[in-house]
Amino acid sequence: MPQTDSPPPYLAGSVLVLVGPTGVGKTQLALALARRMPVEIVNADSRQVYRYMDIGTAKPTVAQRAAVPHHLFDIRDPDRVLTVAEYQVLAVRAIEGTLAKGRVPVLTGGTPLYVRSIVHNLRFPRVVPDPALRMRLEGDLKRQGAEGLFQRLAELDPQTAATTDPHNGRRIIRALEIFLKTGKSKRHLEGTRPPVWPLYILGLTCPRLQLHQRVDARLDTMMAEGLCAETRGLLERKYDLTLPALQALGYRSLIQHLQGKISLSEAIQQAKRRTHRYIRHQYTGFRRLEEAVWFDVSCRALDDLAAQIAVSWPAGSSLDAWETGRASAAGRSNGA
RNA sequence: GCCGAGAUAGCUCAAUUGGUAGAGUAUUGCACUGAAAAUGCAGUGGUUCCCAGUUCAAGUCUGGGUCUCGGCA
Repeated sequence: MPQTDSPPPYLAGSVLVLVGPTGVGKTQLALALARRMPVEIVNADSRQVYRYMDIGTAKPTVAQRAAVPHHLFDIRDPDRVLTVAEYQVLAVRAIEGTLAKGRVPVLTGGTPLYVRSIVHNLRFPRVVPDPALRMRLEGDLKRQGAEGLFQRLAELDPQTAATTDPHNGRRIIRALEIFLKTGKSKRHLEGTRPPVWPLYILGLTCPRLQLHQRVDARLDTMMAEGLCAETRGLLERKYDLTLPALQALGYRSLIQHLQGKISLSEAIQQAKRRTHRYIRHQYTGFRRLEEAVWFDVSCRALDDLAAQIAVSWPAGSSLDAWETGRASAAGRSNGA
């Protein structure tokens, strides 16, 4: 990954996209930026969109969200699944709204696909998931295995089959779903488009071992802050345990513990391991953002980085009013 | 102290009559467009506790040593 010491020049009306693995300090940097620039934070995290999941998803606190406008946090109950395609619509709306106010949208979050839905402006096949159909195909998958389902896809939609992993049941099911609903190939219903706004993509990184230590310590803190009670609260709401929200890191392991399947220490250990795996997964996702510039947070204070970004944000943009207002305010106080 | 069991990948453990040491997990990477904190694929990693012996060939058999666990004193 290319790393730099200073951000490149900006374009007016840019969206600042802030990516990186969990626990690297994205939220912290976004808040530091908010102290220096008129930003509004747009969530790009597939779990922080759900209510009642605050501690375990490391959601910004209520106080933090009161101090800076935040979008797309707590927008769904855990049993109302948010899909990427829905997310994309909401995120575009939030970004447009922020730009219209002359403020800077900061898209920040750890879900690579959500970020890519904006950065690569993905075109999604307009086929709403059909739970009944998926359940039927799941049954077929169990009976005949991935190979059997893949065979079927290869006959119906050979073009999509050619680029689909024959072992990945979930991807095969989605491809079949699209073909069975539309009669068209998934390959032809999707694509990337240039982004709608100028983007400045900033990646935060950190040596792996150090990152692991940070997220391990963070999980211990979460436990001390009541992650177990929060998980119990979700169980008491009687949600279907297969919901994506309840598969979230930490919650998933603690649910197993609360059901008596594993010990508490096993659950914690498992949650930590899974978080490490997730970090790996996030990196492979974010490496697909070729325009990103990466900053190593172990070499550099987040606050300094925020200061540098704020100073170099473009003149001639709608930020001018804010910048000059701030300068004249400083001038007044100096003169007094 | 005596008796028994054991020591193999970072961890937990497999390995037929002696015949190129494997799996899960960890770790690293990759794929993945309406489930993405999901799903799938792959790579790295070994002085088989140590020493000696038997044998064409030892994780495996023999002897000695070290350490661990359990039982008995």
